Amino acid sequence: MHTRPDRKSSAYDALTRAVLTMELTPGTDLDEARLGAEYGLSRTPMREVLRQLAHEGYAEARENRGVRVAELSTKSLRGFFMAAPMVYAAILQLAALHRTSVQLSALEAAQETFVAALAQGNAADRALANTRFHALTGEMAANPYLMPSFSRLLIDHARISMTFYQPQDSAMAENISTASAQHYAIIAAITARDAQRAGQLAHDHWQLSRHQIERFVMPSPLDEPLGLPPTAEGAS
Amino acid sequence: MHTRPDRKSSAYDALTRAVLTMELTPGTDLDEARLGAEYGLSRTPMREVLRQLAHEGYAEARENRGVRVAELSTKSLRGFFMAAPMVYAAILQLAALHRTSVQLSALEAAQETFVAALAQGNAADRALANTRFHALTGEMAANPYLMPSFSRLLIDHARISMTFYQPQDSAMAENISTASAQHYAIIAAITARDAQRAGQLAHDHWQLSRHQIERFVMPSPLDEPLGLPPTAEGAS
DNA sequence: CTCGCATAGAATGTGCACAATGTGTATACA
DNA sequence: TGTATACACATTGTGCACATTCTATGCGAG
Repeated sequence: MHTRPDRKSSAYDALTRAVLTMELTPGTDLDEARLGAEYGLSRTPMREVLRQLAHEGYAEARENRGVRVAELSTKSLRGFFMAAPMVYAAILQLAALHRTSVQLSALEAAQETFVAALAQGNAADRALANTRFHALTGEMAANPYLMPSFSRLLIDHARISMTFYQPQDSAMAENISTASAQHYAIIAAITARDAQRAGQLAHDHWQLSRHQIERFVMPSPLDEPLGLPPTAEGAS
Repeated sequence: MHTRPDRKSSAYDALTRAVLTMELTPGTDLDEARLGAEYGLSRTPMREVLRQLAHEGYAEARENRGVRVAELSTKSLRGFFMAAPMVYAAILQLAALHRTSVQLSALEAAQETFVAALAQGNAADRALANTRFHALTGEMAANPYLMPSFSRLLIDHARISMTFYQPQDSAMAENISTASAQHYAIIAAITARDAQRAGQLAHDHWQLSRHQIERFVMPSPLDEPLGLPPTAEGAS
């Protein structure tokens, strides 16, 4: 049996990756014909991929006006902060209840990848590995009613992280190391089928991420005045 | 400006209606060519509609094997009961916070339709009107991260209701009348922007629906023995 | 100079034909 | 008689051409 190209999947993978890492910035037009040519498939299947991306929250489709990468506005950020802690806690609790040992192995492997990305990867690799880790907890939860919201949250969580975690400072490095430690704790709780602890860890993990984001959205104000040219005081 | 046919929308509406009312039973095959011919559009746009239904939870798509109406198994029921109360409460709280007066008018109109369906409609009309009422609260909540899960819950809530509410007894009539009263209370809470009360009402409304479903899943056992032919006791 | 309208270009939407895949049945063999 | 295999049919996947809709540019009127 030959490994068929499966160009649709590779197009899907490449585009989702590019969206998650903000390589494709919000609002970017996704042209059917151009992308179809790029990935070696005709407009019809390319169209289907783009529609799927739109349904899953990677992109937005407008009638007769094509598909573009989903926006990431301040308004949607507010909704994100409201929904995320609730859904994350629910998913991790269900993951602890429903996980299989096979899924557990996959989660441990994903954590290894994440740790490797922390050691030597760039921001994009870290974000992707982290997203994969949490996506696996979503699979464990195996709840088709929560999954679509969880997936959307993961998409924008990755994108928000890529936006705000770019600068490299020591506080961030420490936070990321804490996040990795929390991942191990999450694995332990899920292994023990301890739903309550998993929920608590979801809360902690979210708080860490939230504070990290808030620090970059609202940095500590500068003490020194900016080096602006002196204004003619009193004169208009 | 002429009212163009917009056959895609009408196909979408007809199919979603049929799924919600269980006119199309879970597992039914949705043939691209047949449905395309039925609604007067060719396979390509029909395909797009079916894919959309699959993404939204009305149906399930299998590679190279077409789309069929989403299953409604005991396993998925369990997930439904876990996710619904949490998401419903969240949606109604957000609806109270974010609603506009225009949306409020639409909600009141939907409740009038629901009351009318109670008075003279059949079970399908009631379920559809009820679904529309709650869908409008979802629009009010205006949270793109919770919306996809909420929509899926509404789909299967309607389908479960259609499954279990078929028999007509006085207890059910009373329950439905209570549900309608709760709708009015929900409107009042949303009007007052009282998020906490809206959350409480979501809880109550869910409990009512849950008990209604449980009563039909696990009816009170029969007191009288069945009229079976007498067995030859002692003999093999 | 601004605004409105017409027109040309580009992109999406649709229809149809062909290719690839999955399924069911009939037949041959054990 | 049971099973495996090959073939025929049905259905989905893909490519391409045409229709429709949007957008941008330029022209003319106010």
